[in-house]
Amino acid sequence: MILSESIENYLKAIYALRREAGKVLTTQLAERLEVKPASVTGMVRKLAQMKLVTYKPYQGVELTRSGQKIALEVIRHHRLLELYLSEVMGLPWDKVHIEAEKLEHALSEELEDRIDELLGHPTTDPHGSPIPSKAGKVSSSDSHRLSELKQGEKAKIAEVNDEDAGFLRYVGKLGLFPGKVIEVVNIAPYKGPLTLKVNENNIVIGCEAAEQIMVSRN
Amino acid sequence: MILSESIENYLKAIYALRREAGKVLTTQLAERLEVKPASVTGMVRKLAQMKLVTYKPYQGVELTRSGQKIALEVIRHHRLLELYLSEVMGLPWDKVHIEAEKLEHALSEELEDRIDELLGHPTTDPHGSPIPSKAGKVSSSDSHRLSELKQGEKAKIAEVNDEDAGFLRYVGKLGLFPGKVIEVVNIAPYKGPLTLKVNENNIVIGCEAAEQIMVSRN
DNA sequence: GATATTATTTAGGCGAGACTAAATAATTAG
DNA sequence: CTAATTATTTAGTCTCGCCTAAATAATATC
Repeated sequence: MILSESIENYLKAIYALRREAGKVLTTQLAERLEVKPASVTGMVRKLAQMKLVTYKPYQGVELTRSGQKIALEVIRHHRLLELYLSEVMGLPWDKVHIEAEKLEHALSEELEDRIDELLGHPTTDPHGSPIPSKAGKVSSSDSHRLSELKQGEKAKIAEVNDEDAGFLRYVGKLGLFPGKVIEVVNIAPYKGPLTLKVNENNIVIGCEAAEQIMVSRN
Repeated sequence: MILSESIENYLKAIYALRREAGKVLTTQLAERLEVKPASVTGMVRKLAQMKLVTYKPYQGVELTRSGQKIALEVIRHHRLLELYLSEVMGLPWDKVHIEAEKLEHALSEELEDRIDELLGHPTTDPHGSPIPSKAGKVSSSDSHRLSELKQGEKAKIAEVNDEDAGFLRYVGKLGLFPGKVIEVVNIAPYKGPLTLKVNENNIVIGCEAAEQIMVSRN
């Protein structure tokens, strides 16, 4: 299974888009990978030939079983690294994503196992995303967007979008880490900001930000 | 300073060959990089154009000041990683080289600094090779090959060639780690094996192996 | 239902970094 | 000193993964 970094990134992106948007279309994939759509067409045809995806022109891409397996392996690498960098090496949580993005492709199976062991076989990364098991199982929690909660509801922060370091610094400053329990004190109308109680303090957060935070209603 | 992995490897190899052989010739470089000589010619011309090496056809390659600076940065990455993998992550010393070889190119400055700090600003890697300072200084010890010692001499193991994992397992099993003090009990004639006293035990080691081990006479 | 817009694919190219085969330069042997 | 050998370079290709420009398919608008 000697796959290029580029291929690994395509598979990872396809997996993520599938979860986020249901369908995986050329243009979205191109945008996420910061590549032109024409390039995506080419690569996707190649992946299809390698039996890693199924692909019908104009219809979208879908991972095959083996494609998904590889995607999950890469994601496992990524999230284990994130957690290791954060927990063991003390990197701030807004920086681990970008570091892991580079290291994940260079991580051997052996080192992966060692990290897993040193961390005590963890199940979520520092942003609350589940770490796929070695066998490719992903624990799915039934979480919702924070923006969907109603006034007065309490919930636990489950997961924070980790792709924007600035956003992570922001929500970190507000104390909104995975595991924290929050209460919706107020929701301003017309897609207005939410007032939340966290750590006995009230904080205000825009609804766009609230869409990037997943919570579970316990 | 956005250099390809390939370029970093060329610079590292040129640096190493320069130390080992004095001159850096196309064919040797090709052999070390596991590439054909014709490919080396092409890349070396490119490096010369980038002012990272000076290059006169048929004469050999030499690192410029900036080329050497980069080579030392890569080597610093490599050796810090080796030590980290060995000391902190508990990887056996015959495996750290190959892991570091992949990770070194993906290591950020920030993570490099963190590793350096966590290790307490170390000066040598697990095989005894000096770790270049951030500024590009390499501490050079006046060490000799173990094979050059005379009967009865005592010396301290300074450095062991780390490129062959099997060799490392072998000398590790014999207890010949950097820092260990040894005494030459006997040298068999005609390039015969050496008998050494290590840890109060006598061991026997071939002269080829003894050439791969550097010692300092205290 | 025709047209404008948007999404996708095709065609042709480019730079990196390798390769092979052939040419040339340097070195060694007779 | 000349011939044979070895080292190096040149010339031309290849694959990978991207690009642009143009063509085509799908979708939305009137």
